[in-house]
Amino acid sequence: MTELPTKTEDKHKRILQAAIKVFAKNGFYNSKVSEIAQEAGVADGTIYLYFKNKDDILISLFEEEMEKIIQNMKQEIGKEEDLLKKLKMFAVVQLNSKKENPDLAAIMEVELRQSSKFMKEYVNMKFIEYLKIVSSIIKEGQKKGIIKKEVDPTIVSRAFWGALDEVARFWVLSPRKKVSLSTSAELISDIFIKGMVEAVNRKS
Amino acid sequence: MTELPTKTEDKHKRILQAAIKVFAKNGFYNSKVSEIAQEAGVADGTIYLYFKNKDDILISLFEEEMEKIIQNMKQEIGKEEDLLKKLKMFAVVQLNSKKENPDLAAIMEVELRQSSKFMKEYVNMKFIEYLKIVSSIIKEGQKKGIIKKEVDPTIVSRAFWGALDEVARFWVLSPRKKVSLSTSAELISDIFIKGMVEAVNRKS
Amino acid sequence: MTELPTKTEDKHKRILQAAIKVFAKNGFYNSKVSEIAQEAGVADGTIYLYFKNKDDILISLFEEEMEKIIQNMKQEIGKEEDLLKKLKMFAVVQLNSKKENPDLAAIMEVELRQSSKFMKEYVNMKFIEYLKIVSSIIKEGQKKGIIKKEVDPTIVSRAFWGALDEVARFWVLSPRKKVSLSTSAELISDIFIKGMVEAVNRKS
Amino acid sequence: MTELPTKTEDKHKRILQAAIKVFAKNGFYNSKVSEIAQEAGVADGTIYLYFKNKDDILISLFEEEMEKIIQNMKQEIGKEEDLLKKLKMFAVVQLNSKKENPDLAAIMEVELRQSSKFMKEYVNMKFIEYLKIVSSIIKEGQKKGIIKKEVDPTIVSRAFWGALDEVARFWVLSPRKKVSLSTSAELISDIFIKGMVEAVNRKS
DNA sequence: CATGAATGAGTCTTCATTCAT
DNA sequence: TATGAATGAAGACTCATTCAT
Repeated sequence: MTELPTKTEDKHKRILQAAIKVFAKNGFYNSKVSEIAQEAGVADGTIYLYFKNKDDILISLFEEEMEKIIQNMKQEIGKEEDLLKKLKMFAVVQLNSKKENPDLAAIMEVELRQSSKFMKEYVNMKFIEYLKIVSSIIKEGQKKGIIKKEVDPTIVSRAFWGALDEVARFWVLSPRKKVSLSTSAELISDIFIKGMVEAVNRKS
Repeated sequence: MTELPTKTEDKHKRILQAAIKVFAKNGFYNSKVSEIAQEAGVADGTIYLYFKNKDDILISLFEEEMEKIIQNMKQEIGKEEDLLKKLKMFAVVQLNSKKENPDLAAIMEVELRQSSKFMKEYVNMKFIEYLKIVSSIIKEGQKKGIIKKEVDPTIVSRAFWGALDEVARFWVLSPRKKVSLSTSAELISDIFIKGMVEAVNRKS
Repeated sequence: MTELPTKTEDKHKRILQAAIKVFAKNGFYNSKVSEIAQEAGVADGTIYLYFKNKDDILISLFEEEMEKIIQNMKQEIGKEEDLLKKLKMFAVVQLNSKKENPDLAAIMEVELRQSSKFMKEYVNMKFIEYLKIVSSIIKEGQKKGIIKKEVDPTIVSRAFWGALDEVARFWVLSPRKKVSLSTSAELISDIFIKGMVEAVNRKS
Repeated sequence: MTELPTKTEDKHKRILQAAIKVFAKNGFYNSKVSEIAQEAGVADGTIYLYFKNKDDILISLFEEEMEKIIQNMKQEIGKEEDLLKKLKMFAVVQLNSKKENPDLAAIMEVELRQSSKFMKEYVNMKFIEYLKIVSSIIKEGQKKGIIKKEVDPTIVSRAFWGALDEVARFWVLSPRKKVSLSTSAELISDIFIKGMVEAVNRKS
């Protein structure tokens, strides 16, 4: 049903996959284009048929992967009806994606925060779109009277993401994973949910 | 009583201050040693009388600044008796430090997450020490029955820090600061506190 | 009677014409084979079906164009009987060719003087043939007692050509052409003619 | 009396001298910066302490050498009183400079005609200054009634220079120098002088 | 201690050329 | 023949580090 990837698409993908691996291992600045080429099984020059330059590899990587992540998240969240469960689901999916694609996660972690000119613009756009998934849940919760009005959705969506990101980072770094990722996801989302809900609701 | 800084100490400091400025502006890998030297008003070679190499500048920067940050935080927190207020204070101090020393904060943000070999070891040690300030508050809270036992202090201290760090990052990036840092600090800490406290306590 | 150009001849020509345009614009070393291909409307690889390599394009260009130029010059000169008028005609034709085919002229100007190994040999042969048109006129003039015997035909043919070439170059570069090319041609040839004729002749 | 060159001046000169040698041998585009460095006895990187980039070496070379050539020519010409002898002297000096500094001459020959953006501007300025030496002699000759008014000084100065340049080029290329440079100089200048002088003067 | 000129290893990038289709 | 994707050698340039002064 799905078309077979053409040779060209294939090579594009292969280079990007190689880049993810290499960037994750060495960081962007310590990665050599030639290493990516080798990892991808192409000649150095071939890279430049698919990407403008080294920077462009990183940018493309974000463009394409962030889009996938956002779409995937929206789909997973969509399955839930309950707003609070949506938040919990968000936490679970985000943490799991780290487990399933740790190389990509490692890159995002660092490069998202790099202040390099070129990143700032594009990445932020996509990142903001991602965060909007959370903030719109919160806003809806506020409309429905479930979540306190004093909560600033923008701030809290940032905080929620930051908390999850850091917990995931810790999990990846920890040699022995004492606490499971899903337990952590539940813990964090419970705290945020409980912290945000209307006190009145809870009395009943 | 405190000795006046010798010329040497002075130059060491000047280089470090210059490095903070330069690293914050360009990121570590796009910063040139010669630019740090110029900013510090010393010759390129002089840098190497005080630091082993470029990496060492960054490491020293962490060593010295993290220590200050930790000591400062401990002192500020110490003024508070109430455990929950301690947490709030933690948030306030962390966010304020971003405002007061944005260059240093910008560096920490990124470099803390760089996977460079040399960082991992040292930085993590200091960072863990910093996080322990939070986790020990939580542990004490649990001992006193204020905070739920199900909460894993290690995980939550990470999450708390991650949330604050991200909110601070957002604040720095936002052109017009709609929400004040202290409001954000309160918002985040309230959520975490409310989210962690024993339900029983709240009924009364 | 003349055969229509086959597809092959056509493509060969198109590539050469494209090369003239591209070399003239960028100079040989700053021209890319791919740009010539594009200009010619063929694939990069096609170039190599007609030419051994990039150098060979330039060489072929000289071979073919120089031959045309020489034949054309001989024909034009042949119309004149008077030796001195032949010289004047040479000047006119040479300068006009610059006007009519400035791209080719621009290439000749520079590449004729490039010391690249491969050029030296072939180009010089053709170039010498071209100069012989002038030197044989001079020799004949000397035989007939019109031109001074002290004049070295080889040297003067060079000088004559060099003078014309530089004047043409100036004309091309000048934004507003104050002096017409034909006036210049006359001026230069007059000087050379007057400068070379036997003084005795002029007394009568 | 003359100050000893400082180390820095020395290295600057050495690189330029090396560049003249290397450019003359291979042409600009076939010359490697590393070859210049080696020839100059410095490290590759050192080149970039004295010149912005490879282009800048060529530009500097023109700037400095053209200036010397112009000054030298003016001085030599200045020794002569007679206008026509000045022209002859110009020819002699120009041709001799080719003999004395053939490498530099070879570079000028080609690069002066290269259309590279950067050259056009600067070089032309200096080159025009050089040609003005000739054209002002001609103008003065016209004022004094020695040289025909119909002669366009700008055009003829170009032609004169072009003639000399080509003769010199021929001389350098010729394996056995049948005709001496000074003879050629005299021949060319005689032709131009005779070709430009007022006919009336010659009758007496 | 301080300097800053010099070093040269290291890398991105280009582009002529090839070759499977 | 024609294509154009792929190759990989080559070279300009940078910059951390050294060391003679």
